[in-house]
Amino acid sequence: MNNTHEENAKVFKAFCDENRLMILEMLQSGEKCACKILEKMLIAQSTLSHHMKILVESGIVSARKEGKWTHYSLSETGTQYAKELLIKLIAIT
Amino acid sequence: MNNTHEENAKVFKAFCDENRLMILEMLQSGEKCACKILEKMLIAQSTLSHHMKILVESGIVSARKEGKWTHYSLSETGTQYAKELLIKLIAIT
DNA sequence: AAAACACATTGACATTATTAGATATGGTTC
DNA sequence: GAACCATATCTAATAATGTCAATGTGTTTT
Repeated sequence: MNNTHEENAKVFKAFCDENRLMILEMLQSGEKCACKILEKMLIAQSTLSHHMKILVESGIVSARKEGKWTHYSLSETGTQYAKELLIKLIAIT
Repeated sequence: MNNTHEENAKVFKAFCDENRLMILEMLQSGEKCACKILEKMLIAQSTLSHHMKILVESGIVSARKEGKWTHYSLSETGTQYAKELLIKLIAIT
């Protein structure tokens, strides 16, 4: 839990884009495949793929491949990590 | 608490930069004036001013002017807002 | 009131991020 | 195996952000 500010900033970058926030909201109701997410957004498929990569690499979202589909879901450990990181950063000592 | 994704993304942008994370950490131990913060960072004065503006506009930090000094501190309401926003975004429904 | 100080703003530039079209990959269906 | 489907990657354009030097503004000091 004691990483560099650069690494920590990366975690929050997952939350820095409005499209990614929309994606996160969709995932709150459970695992979704990329095509389902894409349906509800006004972005190109390649753009979605880019955002999913950022979300997965930040640890907030996890991906599960099944045949030709990729299913995405909120990562319990990733989201808790982000939450604790934020709480730590704003705690008054 | 129900704003647009664009506005919400703006809140998290406060946490997206490593220099801003350093500044937030410094403010955890209490109010600091800009000159004190600048002392401990390897950035130009104008760059600090830029980051402080982003932090204040995001609501996370509040500014208090006193003579020629500006004192910055973590905003209780702003930080709690960010925390609740993040918790809301990762809650599984 | 002149000089010094603390901070903000402006303008320019470099870096990074977002975006989409085109193409690649790997799985499925016929 | 040919055609199709879902997704990823590559490339290139555009937009956004971070940075600093120079300058502006308001305050304090001398």
